[in-house]
Amino acid sequence: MDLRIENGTDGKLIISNVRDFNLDHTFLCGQCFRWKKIGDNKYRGVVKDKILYLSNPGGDDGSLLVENSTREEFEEYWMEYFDLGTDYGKIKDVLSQKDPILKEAVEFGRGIRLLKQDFYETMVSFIISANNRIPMIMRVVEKIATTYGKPIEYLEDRDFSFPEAPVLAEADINELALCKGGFRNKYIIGSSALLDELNINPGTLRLMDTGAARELLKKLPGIGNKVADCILLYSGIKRDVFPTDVWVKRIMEELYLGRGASFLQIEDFARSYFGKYLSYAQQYLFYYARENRIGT
DNA sequence: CCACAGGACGGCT
DNA sequence: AGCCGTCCTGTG
Repeated sequence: MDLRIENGTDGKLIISNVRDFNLDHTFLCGQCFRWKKIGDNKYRGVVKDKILYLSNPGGDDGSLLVENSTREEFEEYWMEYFDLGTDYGKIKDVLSQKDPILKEAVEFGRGIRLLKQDFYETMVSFIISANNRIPMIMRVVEKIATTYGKPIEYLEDRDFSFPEAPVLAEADINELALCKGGFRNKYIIGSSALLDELNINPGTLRLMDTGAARELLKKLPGIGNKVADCILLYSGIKRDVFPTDVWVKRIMEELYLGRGASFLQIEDFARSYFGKYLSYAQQYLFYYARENRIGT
């Protein structure tokens, strides 16, 4: 993708030649919790210490308008965050050729991009996701940020960054409970406290093979197979995982394996059938199954 | 009031 | 190894 980055007259950046980027599908497909729609093809997100505004008035292919980033920062950080170096056209082609329903799922979720998000925020978010629904996860993450994060601002807009691990590691469990994480509060505190001790960070995880990285994350309380895979995938550390929640299980049973398939069977099948695009297939299937309530 | 949704964990076999 | 009750919160 030959992206061109220019400064617009109104202080926004204009990124041209962007392909396969649908803001709705990317931000609503369940991978992130702090992006909100503020207009047609327009979103506001809180990432690290910034409030970023993104729009693509022309749709999935065309120009991206970015507010509150310099050109240098876009090249250094946001290119990677939005995975703009990956050719999703190729991925969609390969997966579409596998079978007709996958083709339909890929078409349904066209323009999804797998974001490479902050590791710690992703870890906490997906600990919260256990036995929980997306609107609730968003509410709890938001509440944790307003309670424990630092104030950030852009013009008249104000918000809060997500706190760093030592802050939540030291949090009082009764105070954290006000953020409505329920039985997961002790996991948030416990996992935050163990990161240093077990030397768990994106650098160490990236160097390990995927299976070992997953097992290491599972040493943290509140993290099982599914949450570990989500953390590895959505923080951009691994792309050969297949997070299997109820929706993915349902659609895999419906499409390929029949009722009663075990999680291990699903993972084995997915690895051999989807090959190198395993994680992308998971995202298209999850979004398709959930939005269409497949299997319910 | 009750039923239900949604993964990790621990106790059981 | 696999099965299953329990954990919290919000919604219908």
